[in-house]
Amino acid sequence: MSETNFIHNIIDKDLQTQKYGGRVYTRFPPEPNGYLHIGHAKSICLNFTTAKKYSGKCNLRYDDTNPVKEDVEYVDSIENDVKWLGFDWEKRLFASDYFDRMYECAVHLVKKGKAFVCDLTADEIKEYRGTLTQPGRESPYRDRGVSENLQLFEEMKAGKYADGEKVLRAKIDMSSPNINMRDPVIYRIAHSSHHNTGDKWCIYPMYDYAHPIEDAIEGITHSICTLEFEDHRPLYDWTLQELDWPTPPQQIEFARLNLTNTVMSKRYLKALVDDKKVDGWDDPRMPTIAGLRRRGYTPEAIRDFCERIGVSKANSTVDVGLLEHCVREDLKTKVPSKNVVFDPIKVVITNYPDNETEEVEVENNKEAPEMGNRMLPFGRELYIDGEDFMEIPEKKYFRMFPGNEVRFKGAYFITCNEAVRNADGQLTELHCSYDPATKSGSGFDGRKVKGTVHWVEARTAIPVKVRIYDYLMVENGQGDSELNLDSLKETVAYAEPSLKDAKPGERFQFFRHGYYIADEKLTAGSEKVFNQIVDLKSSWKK
RNA sequence: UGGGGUAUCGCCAAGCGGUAAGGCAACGGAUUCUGAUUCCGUCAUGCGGAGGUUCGAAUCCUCCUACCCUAGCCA
Repeated sequence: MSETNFIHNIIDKDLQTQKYGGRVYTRFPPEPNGYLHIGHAKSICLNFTTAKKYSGKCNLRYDDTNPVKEDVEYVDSIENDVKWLGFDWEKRLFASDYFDRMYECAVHLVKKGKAFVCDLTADEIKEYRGTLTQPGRESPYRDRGVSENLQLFEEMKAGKYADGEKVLRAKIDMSSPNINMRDPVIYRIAHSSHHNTGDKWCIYPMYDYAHPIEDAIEGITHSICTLEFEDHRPLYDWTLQELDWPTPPQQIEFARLNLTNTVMSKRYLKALVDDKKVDGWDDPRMPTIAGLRRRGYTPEAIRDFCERIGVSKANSTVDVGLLEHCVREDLKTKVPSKNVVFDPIKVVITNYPDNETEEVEVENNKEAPEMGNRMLPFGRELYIDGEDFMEIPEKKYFRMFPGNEVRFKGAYFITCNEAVRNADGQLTELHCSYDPATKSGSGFDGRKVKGTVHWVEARTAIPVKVRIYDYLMVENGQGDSELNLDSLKETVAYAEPSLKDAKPGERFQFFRHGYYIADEKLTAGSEKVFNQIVDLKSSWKK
């Protein structure tokens, strides 16, 4: 995290007062009901780096208290994603492993007269709860005796009742202005098999009741969650207090991440997957960790991003441009640059000997000289990028146009002499000439050119498939965002021969075009498919 | 309408009574065999508004306004 944030301030005070004897223990508690996304990454980074900052520990805990929504399939993906982000947990735990303990605690509350079995239906409970402005009414079952409650609760556990027939409720205050305190349900019946505990249980604890106990059992000191749980904190505290927990953990809330042009709702993301609008949870357009990974984002970039956005309690929407800045920054000195030509235009160097080629030397990464150089075949016929030629140049355009001389990266100064068209008026090729004296590396400084153009040699170039992404969500001009169904464009480009050896997952800078990664699913054998990670910033707009 | 929160540059965000950090974006200009990178420079007499306390307020007090969360047997 950035130097410091409000959570650090709280921890610093706790350290001073010896509230937890100098300990700092956090946890990342996802429910295994879906894939992790960039928003989770913020929480992951926050929890793990906070623990590290204070030489504390952080658990990865699955908050799996609702069997009907959870699946073992998600457990592995979550673990994999957290690891990939670069974090290692103190313990990998399941809230469901505490079900026995939670049950005992519930019995304890019943015995204290702080919980009761309620026979009201869900609708009735809702009706009794009151509204935001009106207090609730007490359940007619609220004053059942302890022994009756004990027996009923045990029968619930034993499977005597159907789903929804009974619940265990905390006995707090039906007139509380905080609706969460109006005798909240803490156990419900669900005859559903659980991914971890199987059919051992048919009653399951509710989040508000379970979470504080999970934290307390693990010795968590600072339970960091998102803003919407602020109203639940009194219940969190109530639970631990009634259980007489010594030095209970404290819940601290922060604002969840929102990103411009990005869908962050798990429900919406799942719909995109289910409706086949995207390839799956790891579609490179998805803001999931899996999607970002396949898209080519690095863990370093994501961690850097999470550090830069900071942590506060103010609802905010971070510009996705910052995320993009972070990958560019990370990839800048890490990946080699390659000549790849989009929308190719054939170039014939008319004064270059036919049937002859030579090798020219180019840097692998100008920002990282230690990456060395490589040789590129150069010959009479080449391809250049479609956007590197303009028959009638706009002002300030200094790439190829008739009569202009430019530098072919790593090779020679080339002058465009003629744009050749066929009978239909279609541009077929450019006739150019080169100046042998201007060879790259020769030290020639007789004159200068304003433009440098990249190219590939025609006979040795290889076709590659390139996938360029736009945002999944776009502004519709009315201040709202809507789904962008044209967010993927595929095109075939010509690449220098070395890209033949690109391995799935390998990243490159396509000269002047941005950063790309060989798709780990689509790249196989000679067929190379590249995902655009992010483009290069450019001050020149065509 | 109850309760709980939040308001500092276009977007994030420090600041915790001593006279507005930083990042992203933007805009100038220099260098450049990527119009990239790098580099220099510009970018809040102002901290949601109005009062008040103080020698001094983004920071304290009062009132007001806007927005977010909240009435699951979800988490």
